[in-house]
Amino acid sequence: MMVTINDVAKEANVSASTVSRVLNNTGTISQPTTNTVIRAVKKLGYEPNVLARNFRKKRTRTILILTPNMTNPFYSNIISGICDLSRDMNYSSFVCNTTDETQQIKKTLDMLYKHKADGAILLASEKGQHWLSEYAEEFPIIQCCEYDPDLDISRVSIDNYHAAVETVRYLIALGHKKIGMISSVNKYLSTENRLKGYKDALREAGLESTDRYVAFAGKDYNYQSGCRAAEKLLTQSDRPTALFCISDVLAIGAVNTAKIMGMCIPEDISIVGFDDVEQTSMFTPKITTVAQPCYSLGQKATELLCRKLEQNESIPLETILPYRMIIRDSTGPRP
Amino acid sequence: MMVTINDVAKEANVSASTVSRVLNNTGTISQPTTNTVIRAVKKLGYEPNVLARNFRKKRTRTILILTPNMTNPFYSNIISGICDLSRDMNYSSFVCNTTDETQQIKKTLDMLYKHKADGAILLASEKGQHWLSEYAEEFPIIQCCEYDPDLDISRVSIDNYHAAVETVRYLIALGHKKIGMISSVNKYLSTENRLKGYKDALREAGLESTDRYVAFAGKDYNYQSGCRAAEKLLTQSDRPTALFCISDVLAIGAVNTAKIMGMCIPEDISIVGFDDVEQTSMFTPKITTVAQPCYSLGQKATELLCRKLEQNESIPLETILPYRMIIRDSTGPRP
DNA sequence: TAAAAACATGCAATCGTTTGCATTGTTTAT
DNA sequence: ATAAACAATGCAAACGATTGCATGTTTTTA
Repeated sequence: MMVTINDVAKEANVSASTVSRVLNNTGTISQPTTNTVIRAVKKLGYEPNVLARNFRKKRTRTILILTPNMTNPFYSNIISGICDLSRDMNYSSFVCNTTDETQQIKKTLDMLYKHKADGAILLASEKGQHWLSEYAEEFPIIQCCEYDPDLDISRVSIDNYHAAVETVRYLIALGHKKIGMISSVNKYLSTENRLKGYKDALREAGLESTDRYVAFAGKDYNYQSGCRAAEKLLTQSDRPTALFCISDVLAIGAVNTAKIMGMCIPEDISIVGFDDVEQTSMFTPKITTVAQPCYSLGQKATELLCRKLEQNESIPLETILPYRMIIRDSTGPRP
Repeated sequence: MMVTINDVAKEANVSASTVSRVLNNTGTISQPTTNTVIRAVKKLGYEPNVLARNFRKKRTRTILILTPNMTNPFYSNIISGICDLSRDMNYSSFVCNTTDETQQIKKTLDMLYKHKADGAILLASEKGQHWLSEYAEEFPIIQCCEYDPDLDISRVSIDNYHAAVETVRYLIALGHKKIGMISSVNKYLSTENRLKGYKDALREAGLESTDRYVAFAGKDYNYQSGCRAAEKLLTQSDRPTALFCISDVLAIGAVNTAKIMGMCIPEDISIVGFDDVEQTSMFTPKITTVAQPCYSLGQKATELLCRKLEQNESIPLETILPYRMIIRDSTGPRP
């Protein structure tokens, strides 16, 4: 029923080892023999048994994708990039929701030890997870988007600091002087860097940076907590005329809250998001935002991981992809 | 380095077969021996080598998930259900974007033949794909949400026909007489059934059902084509006062288009979506919609597939899960 | 032209589990 | 009391591919 390497060997009048060498391009096989083998393979429609091969080579050709929540469009776009490229590279990819819980993450990564996967891509490592190194020492791991800068684990990301600086400079150029920010209570490096960029850009322009203008949403950037944060900022008598939000969903929350409070956007207040998920352009007004190249980030991470897996090539510690400001309708000159 | 079954056997003073039998609950092993073996397993921290086991058993414990596009939140919610449950059942799941292209689907399903996966869940089989049966005869396959009723392949879905009927009845109860529909040009059964339900509900109420009130968006339900379809319907002099859209994204497009045309929702026009993706409640007005239990649909499909895989149990051809109408702010009495 | 190097191939072990068959006691049924 | 059935275990052969080592042949080198 199933054609094995021995059937091919018999058909081609050579040994199984020869067939194996032809198929794997290992060892030295003469051209005539190679041809004979290839002909036999074609004739019998032979496909190497992946299970046997994996077993022998102790490799699964599977990569793990750890995400807090694949339902979040930001992550699903990255995952899409990973899945598509890994498929092309003949790898399977296994998506795991971890809800950012250490227990879940460890349990998932333990699949590496159990020979269920060869490597992993982490979409959102929080800072301070020193124990990650233990896995990274034994297995190839890539951090995508979020990473701990203190760990010696490869990462691919954008320059969050400068993205924030550029965004705030843009708001300043529009004449805004009272610029607020909606951040989050999570432990992601991007969050930290965007906050730093925001403050530095203000300082650079000689503007005060006050805690009254910074609010923190929940760690999962959810819509409701964006609304609450916006409310907190906008109910102040001396309220900001512009808001920089660290995610689009938060920005949408802020826009809705501002609307409910009777403001017009962008006439009364400018609001900027981050990520450029699809919703931003389905929303009215269309949200000005900083686009992350999600799909490419996923692809790049995959490419690096595969290179590491295939040739144990040493890969760069840090890969930075370009972000892009997209100016839409939610920002305008200072009222 | 790696602890094998032989190490355990030695430690427990039994043969490898005995250890294997204890671990797999096969054959007849006495209680004392079982205990000794279990103790040895614990002591050595033995974990069976998945690769060897898969090889021997000719199984991968991997399931394929075929989706047109995992970036679509409707699908990503289903996939989430599949991934989570399959992980709990000790299966890996492999998500593949197929963009609904036959070539891609076949190529992906061929992984079954190549022993890269044991079974598959299809999230969106179009009607008329008879060749699916060839795969289904050899491997367990479940159709989730969309399915071809003529094929003898298990499916889990909601009752789209009655969901549509109920929705249109609701609009009629609000007093609407001119009710339009935004459908799509795809070949999904759900699309067909929702259209049928729409027409039947109108007829039942003695209302005319005219082609002028039905517009077709692109096959991927994308926002832009929703806008265009809405425009087509609403520029008629005798335009509908209510719109039933077969997806939330289309409904959002319709709402935006209506707004641009100067209408108020729901005062001037009522609009209903379908699926209940997260965006519906982030949008103003919040969209009235029919909720599909996406996560549960994914879980159910997984449960059935696993049952089939594990015990070759015969599973029901059809499983229907309940939908739920969610009335929000985009619908109101006839103007 | 002899020795060394390179090439081409086959043999057989190996990867770690599972499982059919054989073996040895121990019950049970007649 | 004896055959038949069963329980508990071990032996060794798979599963299908890869690979170190051995062997024979050709080519290169000095």
